[in-house]
Amino acid sequence: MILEKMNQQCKVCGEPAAGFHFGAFTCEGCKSFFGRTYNNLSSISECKNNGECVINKKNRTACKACRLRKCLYVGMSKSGSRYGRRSNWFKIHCLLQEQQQQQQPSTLPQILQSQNHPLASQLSYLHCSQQQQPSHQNNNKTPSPLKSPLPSSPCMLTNPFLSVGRHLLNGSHMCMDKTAAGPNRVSSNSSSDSGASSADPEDSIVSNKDIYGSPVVDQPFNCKPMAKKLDPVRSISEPLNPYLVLPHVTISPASPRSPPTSLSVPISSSGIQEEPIDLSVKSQKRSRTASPIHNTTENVPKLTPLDLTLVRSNSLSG
Amino acid sequence: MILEKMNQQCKVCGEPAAGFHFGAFTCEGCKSFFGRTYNNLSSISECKNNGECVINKKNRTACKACRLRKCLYVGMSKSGSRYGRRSNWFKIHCLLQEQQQQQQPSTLPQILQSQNHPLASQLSYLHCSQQQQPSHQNNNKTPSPLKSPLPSSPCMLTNPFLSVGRHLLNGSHMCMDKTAAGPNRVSSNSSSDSGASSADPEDSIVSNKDIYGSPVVDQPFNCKPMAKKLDPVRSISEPLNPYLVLPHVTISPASPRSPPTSLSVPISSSGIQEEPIDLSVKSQKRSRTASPIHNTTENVPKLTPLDLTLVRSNSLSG
DNA sequence: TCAGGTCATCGTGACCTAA
DNA sequence: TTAGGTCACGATGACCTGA
Ligand SMILES: [Zn+2]
Ligand SMILES: [Zn+2]
Repeated sequence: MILEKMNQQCKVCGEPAAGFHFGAFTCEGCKSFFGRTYNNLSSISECKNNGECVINKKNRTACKACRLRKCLYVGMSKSGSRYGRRSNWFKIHCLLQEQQQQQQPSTLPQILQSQNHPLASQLSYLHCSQQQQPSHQNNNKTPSPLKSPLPSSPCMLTNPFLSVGRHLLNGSHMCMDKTAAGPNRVSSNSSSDSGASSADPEDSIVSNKDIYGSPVVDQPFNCKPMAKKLDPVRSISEPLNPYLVLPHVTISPASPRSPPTSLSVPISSSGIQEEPIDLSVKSQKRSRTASPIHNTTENVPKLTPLDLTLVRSNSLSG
Repeated sequence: MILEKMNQQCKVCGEPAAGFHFGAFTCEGCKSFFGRTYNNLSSISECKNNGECVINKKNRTACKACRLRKCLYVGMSKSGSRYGRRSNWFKIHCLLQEQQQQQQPSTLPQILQSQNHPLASQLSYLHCSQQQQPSHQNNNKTPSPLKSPLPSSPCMLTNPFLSVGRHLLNGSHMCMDKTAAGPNRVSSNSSSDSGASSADPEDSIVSNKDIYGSPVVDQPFNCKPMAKKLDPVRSISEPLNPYLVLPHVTISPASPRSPPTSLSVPISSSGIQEEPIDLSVKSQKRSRTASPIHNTTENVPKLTPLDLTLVRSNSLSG
């Protein structure tokens, strides 16, 4: 129970999460909503409340624009989606980031709040946020094995899920697909997750003040074209890979399991394909042989295979 | 060690390889794909691009037929696979071959290319050997979705793992009816709905022509250590591509998935103090199918309209 | 009628473990 | 070490429900 063995909630509406979808823990509804909406952005109408709707379980359907905005805000992205299971590292990373952000209370970057355009800013903001990343990310203080995702790619500082990839989608409608948004999820948002802080804020859809301004800033949007060529490191294995960011060393893509200490293999650029999309967290089957978490010095040689699974003993719908 | 750890890439899609699987360095995905597909060839549909898809990390899921073809092309085979480590000789050989291939650029032997049925005749040879498919497998197979297995693979020719290759080359006539092929160039973009506008060559799944021209010609190589285990005869016993020679049959419904999972915690600490992080959200979804009991124990909380579960899909096939 | 939500199914791929 | 199983997740579509 390092982190909390707690039931995950939908980051969008607060309902019990059905799983990790599109880069965030979400419920079925929000998952479907996002999946559908993304392919049909035109169906969304402007927010009537100046984009200040608070999304929760009750009113999540009240305003699509804000719901979608929050989806993006919490890190959901189709660009980063792909087949198959997400690596645990990926999820851990997402959670850690979230926690870290929570520890560092709001103080939302004003950048984010700069605009409240219903859709325009909301949807267009998916530009790569270059630097807004909270400083904590760069600090080595991070206790977790996961260090910063990757220095070389600003986008990755945020949710890696979003960082790369976009070609995966067949293009399509709006600028969304090509965005490399860095949703720096500043959570701690107004209690929308757990809510229940106040009387019953959930009834009201409009908050007193700005909720989540656009999670992303309107930055020069360099990431997209650049992404594929950022650097070999990233493309080699995976942006999330904590190892990759280790100073001086890099992990060989072919040696996923080797402990960090043994990393010294320079990344040969030989034949590495620069791919815009690489969310796969290849590599670390680590837990066994080379868990960053467990030092070799620890007793637990094996076991504790890093189980990220948690059974939600949740109610079965009544 | 070094051999294995070298920066290997998946020979199929180019992604960092997870190891040496089924006779070639492949990623997890391609490994799983091949392992699965081989046992259920009927699940593969014909290539929409006349078998000219280029497989890479991005689009590898776009066309199964071509992906499988490339798997075979790079030398993957279940017949040669086995547990345990590969001898260094074997791997070295594979690497050497590869290097040699690279040295010999695209001067593809047109021997194979010259004809519309690259390997067709070679694989058709398999038609004679009836021993195929040890697995339970249904006999009904689709009419070779794979347009043609592949031009002779470099590996197939010399890779001890696939001694079959040589024999295949001696094959005689072709049994496939469609190898000669219809120029049915399906113009419809296979996977893109709205069409990608990227110029990135990798975005496109279709190449101009000549996808895998066999890069290499035969090169004798004796793999002594392996010889005892991989005599040609044995390998031959199992056709590389049973499919191609199989009669035209309808597709049978896919085999059922894995049995319902229990809701219990998968690992829980086995004497360990710390609890693993559990992010999964197993829950109600499966409870329904997994445990019908649910209905009895509870008093129809929400009322299930009908219970056509599992019935539905069956009706579809036909 | 239709959008939102749930569920079933399948393919995929990360993770796990037997061999 | 790998082959194979497990299972989380994306895509899809049927179905249900409430507005
Ligand atoms: Zn939700
Ligand atoms: Zn691959």
